[in-house]
Amino acid sequence: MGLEVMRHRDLNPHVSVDCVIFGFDNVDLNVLLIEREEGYIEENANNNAQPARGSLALPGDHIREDEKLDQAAARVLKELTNLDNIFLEQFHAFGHPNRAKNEADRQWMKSVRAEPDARVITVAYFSLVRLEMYNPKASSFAKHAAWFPVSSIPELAFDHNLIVRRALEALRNQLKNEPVGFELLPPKFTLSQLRRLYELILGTELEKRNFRRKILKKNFLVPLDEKQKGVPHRAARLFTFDKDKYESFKTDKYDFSI
Amino acid sequence: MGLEVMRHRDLNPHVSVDCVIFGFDNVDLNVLLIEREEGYIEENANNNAQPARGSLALPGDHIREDEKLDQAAARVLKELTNLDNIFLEQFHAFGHPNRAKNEADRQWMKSVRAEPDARVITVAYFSLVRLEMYNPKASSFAKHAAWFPVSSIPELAFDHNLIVRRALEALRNQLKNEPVGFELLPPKFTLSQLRRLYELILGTELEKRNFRRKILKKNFLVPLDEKQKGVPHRAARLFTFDKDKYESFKTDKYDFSI
DNA sequence: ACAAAAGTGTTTAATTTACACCCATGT
DNA sequence: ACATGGGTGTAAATTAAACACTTTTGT
Repeated sequence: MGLEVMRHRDLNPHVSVDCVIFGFDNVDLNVLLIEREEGYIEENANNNAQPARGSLALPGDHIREDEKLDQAAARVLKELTNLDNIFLEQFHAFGHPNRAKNEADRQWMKSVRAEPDARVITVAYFSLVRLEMYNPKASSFAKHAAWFPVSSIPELAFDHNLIVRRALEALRNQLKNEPVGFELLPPKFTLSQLRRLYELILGTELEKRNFRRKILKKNFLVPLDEKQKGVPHRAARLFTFDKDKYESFKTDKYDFSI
Repeated sequence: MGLEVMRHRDLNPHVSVDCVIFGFDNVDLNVLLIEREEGYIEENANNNAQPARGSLALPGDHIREDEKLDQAAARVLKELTNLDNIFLEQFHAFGHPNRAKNEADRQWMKSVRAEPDARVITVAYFSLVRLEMYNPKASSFAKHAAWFPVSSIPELAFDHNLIVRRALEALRNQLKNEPVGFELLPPKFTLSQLRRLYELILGTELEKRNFRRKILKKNFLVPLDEKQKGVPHRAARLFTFDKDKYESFKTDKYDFSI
């Protein structure tokens, strides 16, 4: 029994999970994409290795026959980033009969799937990670992964461009209802970093003073006696996120506004 | 080729859709449940025929190989209620490996499924209908369907009790973000009916005057020169819902609150 | 007449918005 | 010295919350 077959043995060929993993680098909101196995590497003008166009996809895989959907997503996330999941939310199932639309997709499925012609429904999750904690170039797993700014995502396999768009909408929706996204920031962060992140996710500008007042009133950010270092301007105070206070904030606030 | 086989021919045995159909009768929020095929009818103390305990389930079925998930849900809704879908929203996929947990579930699957042992992932939708428009007793299709108040749902097949709970949460969430649920009311309705509906979905009481002011300010309810009739108290003015104004309200309000 | 829900305004508190200048730091 | 982002307060407008009595209708 070859490796391929072993790999397939307990996978359900009809259902997969895909993860839209967001990362924040203080400038852009990024999505983690992987290069499909038979893909090749092109070098661009800056001499950075870049996965070739069309061979990029979201990290995802078929579920195992004996695992729950959430477990499958967590497993994939772990396999691809080696991080335990910080935040992982199912947001939509995608099942267009022709998700594997083009020849490249079908070829790829033939090479790696037990039942390449099976229709696949995928259950999509999004996840937030600290970009600094997952450097694809340095990591031994997933050498063929890279961060891409959400504002310039290349053409992806299957319906993954759609999935990314919907993930962003889901994240935005989440943020409209409850403050979220601390998983995207380092343990100690400035309010400007947080504000920039919010602006990116929401796609709007937020007024500095009002943002500060409103977010601090919620009482789950604790100011540290510590400041930024090495910045060419007045150093900002660092804050940290108090998960317990956050939870009690969330249960308090309900808040069924009509 | 027998009927059974024909029925199964183009169904995907691995993926189903389930619909949580909410209906409002001015008193309770109800869910439409169907009796599974081999089920029997018990008469209760009031002499009303009631589907027998344990044989009840959400309306749902496997998807066809050539249809999208949303189409499948719409088709099932149409097949079971004969109504074109008024509002239909995917809210979650359920895929616990042991969804068909007990003997009754497995027996039933053996009797009606092409691959009774296949693991099934179900994609759940919720839908709002006017209860008055769908009287299961009078209808020729789905004779074995009945409305059950969400506050007293009996034990259902598979994980359908869980699915109903999650559907209610999804509906509640939706209502927190945007006024919704007009599909549950008759074309002409009073503000008290609307308020009662909101209270049911949200699980809170809403103050009469404030509710009225707030909902009317949104400008998508139009007052009619018409009143209730035959009520043993002052007749309430009837309102109707203006879909166009509602849409412009929705696009206006964005409203990315931090 | 009475029971039952409809309808109506005001006051107070809380929240939101808009807005401009000085401060600390690295180069 | 200068460029850069950090940090701060207030006034005005809007929105939310609490609250009680009169009206209409059927019985």
